[in-house]
Amino acid sequence: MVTIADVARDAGVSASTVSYVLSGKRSISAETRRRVEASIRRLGYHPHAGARALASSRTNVLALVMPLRTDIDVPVVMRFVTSVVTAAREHDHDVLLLTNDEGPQGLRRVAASAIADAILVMDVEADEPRIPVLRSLLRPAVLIGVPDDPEDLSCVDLDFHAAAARCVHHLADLGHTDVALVGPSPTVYERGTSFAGRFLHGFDGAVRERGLRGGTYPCPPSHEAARACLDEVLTRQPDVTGIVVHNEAALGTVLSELDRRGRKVPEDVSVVAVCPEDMADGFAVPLTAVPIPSDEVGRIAVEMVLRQLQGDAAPEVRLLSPRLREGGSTAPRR
Amino acid sequence: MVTIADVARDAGVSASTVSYVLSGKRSISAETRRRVEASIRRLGYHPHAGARALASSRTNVLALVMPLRTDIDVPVVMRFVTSVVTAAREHDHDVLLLTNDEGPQGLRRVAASAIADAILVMDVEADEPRIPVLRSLLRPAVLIGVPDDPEDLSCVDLDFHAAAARCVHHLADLGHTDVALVGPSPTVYERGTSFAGRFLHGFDGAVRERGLRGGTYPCPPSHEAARACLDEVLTRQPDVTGIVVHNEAALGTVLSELDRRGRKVPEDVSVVAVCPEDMADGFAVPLTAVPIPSDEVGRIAVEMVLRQLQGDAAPEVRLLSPRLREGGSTAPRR
DNA sequence: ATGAAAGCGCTAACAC
DNA sequence: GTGTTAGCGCTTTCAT
Repeated sequence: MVTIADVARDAGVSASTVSYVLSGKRSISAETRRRVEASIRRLGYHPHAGARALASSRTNVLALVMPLRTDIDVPVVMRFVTSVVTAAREHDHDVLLLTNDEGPQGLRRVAASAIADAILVMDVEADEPRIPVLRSLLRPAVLIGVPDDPEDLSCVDLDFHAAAARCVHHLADLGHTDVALVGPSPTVYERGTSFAGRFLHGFDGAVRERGLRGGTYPCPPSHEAARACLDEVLTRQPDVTGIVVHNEAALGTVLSELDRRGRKVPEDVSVVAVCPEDMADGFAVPLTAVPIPSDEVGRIAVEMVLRQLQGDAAPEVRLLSPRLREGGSTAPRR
Repeated sequence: MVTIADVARDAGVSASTVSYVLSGKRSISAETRRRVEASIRRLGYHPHAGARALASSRTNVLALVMPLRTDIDVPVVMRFVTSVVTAAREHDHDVLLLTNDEGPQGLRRVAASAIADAILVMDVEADEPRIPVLRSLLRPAVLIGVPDDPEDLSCVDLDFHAAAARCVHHLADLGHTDVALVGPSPTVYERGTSFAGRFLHGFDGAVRERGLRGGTYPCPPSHEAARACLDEVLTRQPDVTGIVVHNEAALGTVLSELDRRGRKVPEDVSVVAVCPEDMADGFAVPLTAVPIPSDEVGRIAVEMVLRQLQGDAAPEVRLLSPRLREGGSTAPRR
């Protein structure tokens, strides 16, 4: 293995000079820097991560806690994961992937063994049970999702409350008065998943505000369940003309089942989706949608946590404003 | 931070004794072990990962290279990822998540900086371009997928060739003579993705062997594309009575579109799915399917690579035999 | 069955 | 602008 001593010898400088060339923490003459960088390249030197972590107490690794759930939309989770990894790499950090099934002990282990500098947490609940552990860790943490009381933890997420309101207002503005929300699985609501509850409240609030008739329908993640769910919508609200689908897995089924029942979109029923933008584009008619900005959320989470590591950062709750992209799945009520 | 010296002092032994209690690399008296373990628990000691890596040149971290593709089925990728993480944790290892977009340089970086002990690679191509780098790394590597020539690298995957044959034989045994394969996206075939090609060959081979009429249809990942793809199947093979769907994203669409066109499953058309087992269960009638054993593949990949790290392991190619689970979506031809 | 001590490769004072 | 040096916390000889 190539060490910093090898590089130093090769470039005719001391090891500390090599270290400083790499870190930029003190000024180096142009000539020295050139020689050192040449040696680094020629020898194919990469600093030993463990040695660096030991000496500097910085690992340049972020831990990301991923849910193992199958009731939330897996592709959306995956987008968060990839955007976190991509953003981390852009800032010269790597990502250690943890699952939730180790429990709080896993978080303690990661923090105490100094295997990562900070922790990012997904699948946040309204009454988030991991908050006490995270606060006790003395390492920065950022939640992807917003609990009811984040205390002094930083959070970032789409403003799902506002997103729901945006969907309802769009439908109301088009003249719809009887609207439905096809939401995530009942199990997602039951465990108090933050984004689901916030969306639901936003929906109910806007429905009331605009004086609409509105129903909400949790929908388990299977084709059969989605079909049954739509049946229930049409039974309980036979005159429904606006449906908000906040459930990626159910989206395709809802649309094809509406079609099968002879309800044309958007002539008879307007549909607003809450999903990744490219998913909304995958239909014959691109859907009217509030896109979930996974890339931006992941990037911001990484940047927030790095800023905290750098020292200059107060905890903050960052709610991204929803954007409604009009597509061909909504139209004025006939 | 709690160090090994703190534990040693607390237990009244030397640091090396604590180390040996932890590693089990030499025998310790019952009494000493008890005292040391008590101190470890009481102080909440966790070995410093960097120090350990520096001293032992073992990190207990596995790197997993994940594709960023959107044309392969994301939930399936995610299942591999979670099964690798879970299996790794069961063997006291963590997982560092890499994406492909750093290229070979990323693999070199990870290996040279000793941030991980071994590398697992997903999304393998038939003519896998990363093989030379991986071989040059002097670290164990395991491919999840099987290239045409793995050289001395270990691989593990479902035997997709046999899986396709299994599907065709099942349909042929039921009397079907006109069969179709709805496969992954054209882009997946174009870049020579290993599993797609192996499945396609298996399908073609079995169709020929059984003297059937058979067509193959790559299907891009959108609802609209899936609908168009089914149209093409029914146009080119109007008498088709058996369809193999090797494309999770298209599965729901294919079934609902068949229904919409008045072709009953399984009375008019038999459908065999190749997908995670619980996905096949999510339909009104559980589908006949060859399940993709993601959990097993991930677990085996981890175990193979750990065995290589331990020293006792020859490279091996492990193809898991497909299992066909009969469900309600296939029936004898009328 | 246990201890003492020599590094592992790097960073960051401290010197000049 | 650069070199010297003292650790960082652990594992693993070598001793006993």
